[in-house]
Amino acid sequence: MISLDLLLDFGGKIITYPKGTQLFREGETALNYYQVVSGEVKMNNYNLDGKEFIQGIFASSQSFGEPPLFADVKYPANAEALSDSEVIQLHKSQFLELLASHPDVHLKMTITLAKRLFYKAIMVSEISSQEPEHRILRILDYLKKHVHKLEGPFTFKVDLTRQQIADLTGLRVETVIRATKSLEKKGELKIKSRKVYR
Amino acid sequence: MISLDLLLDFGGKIITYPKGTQLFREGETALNYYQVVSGEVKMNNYNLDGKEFIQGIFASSQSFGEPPLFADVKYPANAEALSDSEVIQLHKSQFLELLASHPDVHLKMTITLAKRLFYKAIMVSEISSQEPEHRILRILDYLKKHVHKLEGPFTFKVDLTRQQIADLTGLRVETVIRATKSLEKKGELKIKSRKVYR
DNA sequence: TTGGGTTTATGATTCAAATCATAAGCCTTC
DNA sequence: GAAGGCTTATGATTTGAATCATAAACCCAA
Repeated sequence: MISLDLLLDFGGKIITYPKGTQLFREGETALNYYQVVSGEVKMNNYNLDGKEFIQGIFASSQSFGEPPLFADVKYPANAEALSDSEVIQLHKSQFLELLASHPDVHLKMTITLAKRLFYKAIMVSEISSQEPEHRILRILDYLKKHVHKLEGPFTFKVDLTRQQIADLTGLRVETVIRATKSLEKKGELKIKSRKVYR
Repeated sequence: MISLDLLLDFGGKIITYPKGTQLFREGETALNYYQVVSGEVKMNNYNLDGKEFIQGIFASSQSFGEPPLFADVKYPANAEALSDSEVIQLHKSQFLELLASHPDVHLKMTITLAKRLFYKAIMVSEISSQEPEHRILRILDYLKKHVHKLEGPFTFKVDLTRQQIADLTGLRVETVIRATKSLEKKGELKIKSRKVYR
């Protein structure tokens, strides 16, 4: 997260994207740094048979899609506004200038990437493990601890549909529904008026 | 990759690890920057039923295990020497000093993390896709293009056992054996004296 | 060169998640 | 407030990778 003032100083523009708009697509060249001002943006892939995989969901003050700015690769996924969203975007060249002239911001950026890598490392090993209930608990625990910074049992109200949980874990809706019920029975999570608490 | 001279200047030490040695374990606090001088190191997880998942394999001049140095989290995986290996390691504090005083090195580091993130994003979506043959092709293509920088059909001799491919993709050996044979039949890869070429 | 360990190979069987089908609850919005 | 679209729910069936079993090929090391 980079301060809005600084981004505006370097030529950042705030743009509004209605719900459902695509900000960029898998395979495109990265031209901008993006940071959410309001609303929510998801990054996702669709595989051959149309099944969605959600790489991440980004809310206020979070940045996304930076790796290709550094790594000289194409976008590995699409970005789409989950709700009407304001996003500040800054041209790659100006973004790199900003980092060069503000080492502290650069370090913060590196930390952000490192955290994301940590999350992906967990997810990739967990998803490979094949156990639906584990996959679900892991992602919920990650969101609870690292995104929402919550402690204590059932303090985290999961604001995701079963379908979104499925797309984050690579499972199917029905499997998520059955697994969450089973997990509730085991006391691992609570379900109150259809919402999952962890 | 940071130059050896620079690492030594900042107090880096070259340490030899015999094949099979663990450099660090999942859950431990990160204390050092690591870079392979010679040999090979893998990072891996073992899940509950003992199945291995290989996060990555790092060879000469590649660094590994940096994210926790930045992100203030525990290691998400173990590191183990695949062959007798020399590794240069540098204390976290000195590593951070090095980056602070050498912005170009810091940028290179950021690029490394960004590339790894790109790889993980591909793998996590691909692994979630469930199709063994796709998983295998994707990881081979990644290794071919981004690690070994090779072009043209069947120029990449895969120096991995079927078991290692299985551990990288989250599949089982038998499945990898059957899938590679099927892929050979389809002309997607070649098998010469048990070695896979892509 | 022999013997033990790893790697590749292949068939038979099991099993759990995907798929298919159907429906009820709920939540916009027109 | 009715209609239609999401979301959750649940049962029946299919399917393909995991598992189990066994063996051949290869590779070292003693």
